[in-house]
Amino acid sequence: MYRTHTCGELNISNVGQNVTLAGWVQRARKLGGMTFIDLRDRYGITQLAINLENNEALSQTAGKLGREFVIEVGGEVIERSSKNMKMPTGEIEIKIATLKILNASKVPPFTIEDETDGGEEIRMKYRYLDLRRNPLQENIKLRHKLTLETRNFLDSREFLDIETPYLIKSTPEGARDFVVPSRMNPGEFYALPQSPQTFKQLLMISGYDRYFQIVRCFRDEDLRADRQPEFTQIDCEMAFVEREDILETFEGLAKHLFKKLKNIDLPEFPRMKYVDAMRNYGCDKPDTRFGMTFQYLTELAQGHDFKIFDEAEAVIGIVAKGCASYSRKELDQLVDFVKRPQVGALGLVWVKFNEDGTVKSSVDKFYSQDDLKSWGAIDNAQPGDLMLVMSGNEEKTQNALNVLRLEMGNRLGLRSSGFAPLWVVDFPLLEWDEDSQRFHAMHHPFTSPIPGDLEKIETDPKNVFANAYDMVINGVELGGGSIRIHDKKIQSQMFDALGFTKEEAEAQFGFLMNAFEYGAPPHGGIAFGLDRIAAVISGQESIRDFIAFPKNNSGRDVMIDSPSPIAQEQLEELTLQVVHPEKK
RNA sequence: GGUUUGGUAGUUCAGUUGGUUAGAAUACCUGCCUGUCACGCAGGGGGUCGCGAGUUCGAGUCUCGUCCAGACCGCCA
Repeated sequence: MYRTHTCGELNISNVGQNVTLAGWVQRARKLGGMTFIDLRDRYGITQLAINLENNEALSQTAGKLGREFVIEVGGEVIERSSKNMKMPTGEIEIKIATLKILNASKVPPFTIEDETDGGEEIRMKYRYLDLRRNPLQENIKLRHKLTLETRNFLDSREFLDIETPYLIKSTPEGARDFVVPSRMNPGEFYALPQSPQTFKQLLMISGYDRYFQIVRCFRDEDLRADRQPEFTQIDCEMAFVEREDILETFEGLAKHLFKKLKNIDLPEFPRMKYVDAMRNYGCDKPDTRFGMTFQYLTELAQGHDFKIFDEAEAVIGIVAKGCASYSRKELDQLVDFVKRPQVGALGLVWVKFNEDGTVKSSVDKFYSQDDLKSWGAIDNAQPGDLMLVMSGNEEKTQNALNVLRLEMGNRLGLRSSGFAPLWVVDFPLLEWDEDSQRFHAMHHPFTSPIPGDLEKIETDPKNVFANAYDMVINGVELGGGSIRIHDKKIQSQMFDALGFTKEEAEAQFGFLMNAFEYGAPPHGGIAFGLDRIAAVISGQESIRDFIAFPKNNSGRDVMIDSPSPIAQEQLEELTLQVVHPEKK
């Protein structure tokens, strides 16, 4: 037996016991005749005290110890003469009688401490060392609790955990597929699932009326801080339900998770229509922890010979509380911020509502004090506030102003704490894609229109709304879903609208359409990004810190160095030829 | 595919107008130290300045190319 206790559990009540501990050397403080060692495992840190006097062997072994050595020690738990109340085990230490080095360690490339000295790159390369650090261990533990409590909650609601295949069929809809060649079927390929969408619908048809799966999904698209090529979904589907049933159930799941993991009682989730989200926040996943909603100034601003506004489709402003004190330099910074190619705005008009009641703006030439005050009045701007106004094409202006609103939220510290959940509902069913000159399903092609909108699918497709919903917390889309189509005729109509020929629809989704003919119940579902829930619940931005072995920005695992070329024999076996081999 | 920031000691970074032997902190090594807990003190070792070309009497510094990494846009039903 390597240990009788862990490094986190001993305290003053254990004084006098003889114990054996094992773990990693966090730090050795050698004081001459005395050596202190912080011994670490995932449960905590316990101090070891070694008296080097009159014990040649112990003294020799202790001298060899370096950071991250794995050791086994035996000795008595004693009360410290000088206690450290900053640590849970700080009242005791182990008076070492035996010390065994189980394995030595090279000096790690960065310090294994909460505040490590290592940068991203080196820590990714030595991920197994980074994972020893407490902040990462806390994240991994939180993720464990998250999946455990998800299972508990869904199990209590009669959901069945059912696995679906990873080797499935590629379809042109949606994200790019990861593709797997089939040796036994030369020239043919599986695709890894972007989600188990069609399988869970088939399970509904099979009568498993409440399904869930905590499942890996794959999308071959570029990465972001909150996007990995393989990520984990909490994938759910229910039969004999309407939208309300699903929202109620999964609002319950979210509340359950926040309560169990953070002891936070989330409020009732407000519902916001997609069109209102776009109109008021310029975004379909608004961070509603703060206001600063869009104010439409188009009518007020036009007709004053200011050409830019006069020619604009929309003139929209936001009011930043207490920012009238911004210097010229700070305002110029904001102008530069929105002019960056990523935002793409042509300019930014500012209006300062000064403390003395006067108004100063970048468009004073065109507008009187009263004009400008009437702008601010729409959002009850007070002396001391700053209004930021952008104009142009309505959609583009909304997008740009959304970025600016979030930036101002950051600057004013309005986005650093708290949780503001909501449901965004009634998304458009279809969106026009300029590149391919056809409609795309905004959610996916199995989403049903809201009742009554079906008729418009041929006459007015842009104004058909979907029976779809997203759960948004703090401006992060944590999950989304819809009531599905369960009628073959409607599904065919949908594929028509998306520009599929009958043959294409049959080839790609014939199995689902056929299944619809054998008693498909009404059904709907939702899928959550588990990695994102973990990040949001911890108040962090990047999901990488909640995945044990994530990929970097270019989809590489720098630790195992993948992807990598494969042997010529493997290629031949798969009847594959690499046309443009990498330089490596 | 694009925009942008960066790459200098094991690590995190500084490095002025192009100019002597490229620095700091930390980590590491050695010695001293019996109550430390970011121990302390003294000393020491450690550099292909990402790579390649160019400009120059002279390049960490300027130019071009290239590789790598981060953030973002496109993309992500």
